[in-house]
Amino acid sequence: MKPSIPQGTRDFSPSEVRKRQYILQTIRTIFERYGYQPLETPSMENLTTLMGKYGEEGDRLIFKILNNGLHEKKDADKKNLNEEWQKLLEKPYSTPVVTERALRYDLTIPFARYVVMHQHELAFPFRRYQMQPVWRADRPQKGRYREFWQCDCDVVGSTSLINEAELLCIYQSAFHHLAVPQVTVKINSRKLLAGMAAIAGHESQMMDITIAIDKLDKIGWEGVTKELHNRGIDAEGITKIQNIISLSGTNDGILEQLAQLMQEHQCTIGLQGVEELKQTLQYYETLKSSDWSGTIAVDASLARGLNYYTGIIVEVTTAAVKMGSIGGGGRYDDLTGLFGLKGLSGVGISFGVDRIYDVIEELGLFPEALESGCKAMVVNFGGENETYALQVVQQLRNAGIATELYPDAVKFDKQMKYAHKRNIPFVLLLGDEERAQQLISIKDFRTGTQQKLPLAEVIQHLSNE
RNA sequence: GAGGCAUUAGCUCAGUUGGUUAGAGCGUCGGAUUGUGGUUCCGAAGGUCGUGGGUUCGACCCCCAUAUGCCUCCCCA
Repeated sequence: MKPSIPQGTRDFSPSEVRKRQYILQTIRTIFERYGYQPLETPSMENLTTLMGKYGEEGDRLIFKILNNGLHEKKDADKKNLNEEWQKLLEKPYSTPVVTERALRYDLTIPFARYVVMHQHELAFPFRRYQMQPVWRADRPQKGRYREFWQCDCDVVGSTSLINEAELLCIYQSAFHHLAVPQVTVKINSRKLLAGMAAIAGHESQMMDITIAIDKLDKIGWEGVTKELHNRGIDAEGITKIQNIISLSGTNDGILEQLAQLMQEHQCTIGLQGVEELKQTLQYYETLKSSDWSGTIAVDASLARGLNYYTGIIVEVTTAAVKMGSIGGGGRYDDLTGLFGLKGLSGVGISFGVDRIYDVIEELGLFPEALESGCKAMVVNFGGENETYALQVVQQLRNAGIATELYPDAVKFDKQMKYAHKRNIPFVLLLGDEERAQQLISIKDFRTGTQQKLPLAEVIQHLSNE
């Protein structure tokens, strides 16, 4: 049979896994440094945990898992099975007889579920980070898969804006360590968006307005105007919205203008949004490190799709590569309320690992050392030389040097080609001559140079590389 | 969920207005070269032309269905 993998999934080859691990490890270190703790949740959740949390579109995209043990069902259930199967083909495809579990759709809802279930053993504020794959029954496109990794970092149980400011620091620090250039973290507040909707005279349509202006980058102001009109916003309202989101200047300047506008309209929630942004940026100024090159930019047009956000929202982009956002997040006031735990505010951010990978790859910024995990290969000359080589290779490993011995005493040429293809930087030769002299010939593949050294010096040489 | 394009060797792609044995480059393998890789030269292997139907004397080519990839919309990461 012809081998294949399911639609929208990918194999990750050794070098790709190395590169992704490098990204995850870099981010993990930063998370830990800010006191966040690792959490993992099951690949599958009960369907009832997930349904209704991601909107109508989301429900459709949840990967349902067929119940196992169907043969153990009662006869009454079996009779219904055909009917249930028919229903399965209809929206929203969920019938308990056929499916009662589903694959994880994101990391946020399982996190909320976890917090509610473990509320009595957790110390609040609870900070956790989570890096796991998620699944969506979406139609695959470029940069869109049915299985992909998410990398989230959230804190619940604190309303302090210090959390927001620290998360901004985590972004800046992580991208600094990954050497991603020209990073901008756009920041806005849902409260400001709510204020804007009120000023436009369409307070109840904040979501419609949000969805429309979220597309500004993509379809331009003309497209947004059309979209707003289609969503029932009148011309006067549209003008007012445009006035607000087209504000530009320094962060302080924009916030000052916004404060004035909100003041004129006596918009309490909008003013609150401005105050929160000011406070967050003030904390950030105190926390920030001088070697971070990224910037923070107040952007009144930033909207973000997810509808559970209620406060500050952020989104990360890099101007170095033409690419959508590489991270985003925000505050949600009542996420755990869905599971019966009210009044627990949280704020979190997410790293778009796949896109970050693409950015770093495109800019050629992955460290060279990731290319091969193995530092040296010992050529196999067979016979007594092989025995000697086995001893040497193990001593190198014990000294912490990743080494492999070519397992077969095949033609020299073939062994060299293998080492070259594997990107192994050093080749060690232990033949009759070297064995007699108790020396090792070490060849640097990158320069083509070769020298004969005692084992101790070889170990030192390789350790210093 | 809607519309469009594509699928030929391991990879990137030619190809025939439907007509006997389907081609190239790269890669792979073997040899020149059994202690020196990237270069060079010689040779070889490798394809039921995505899958299943249909039209036809005859289909890689035309029609239908289906799978997968990509693009636009929707939505989003």
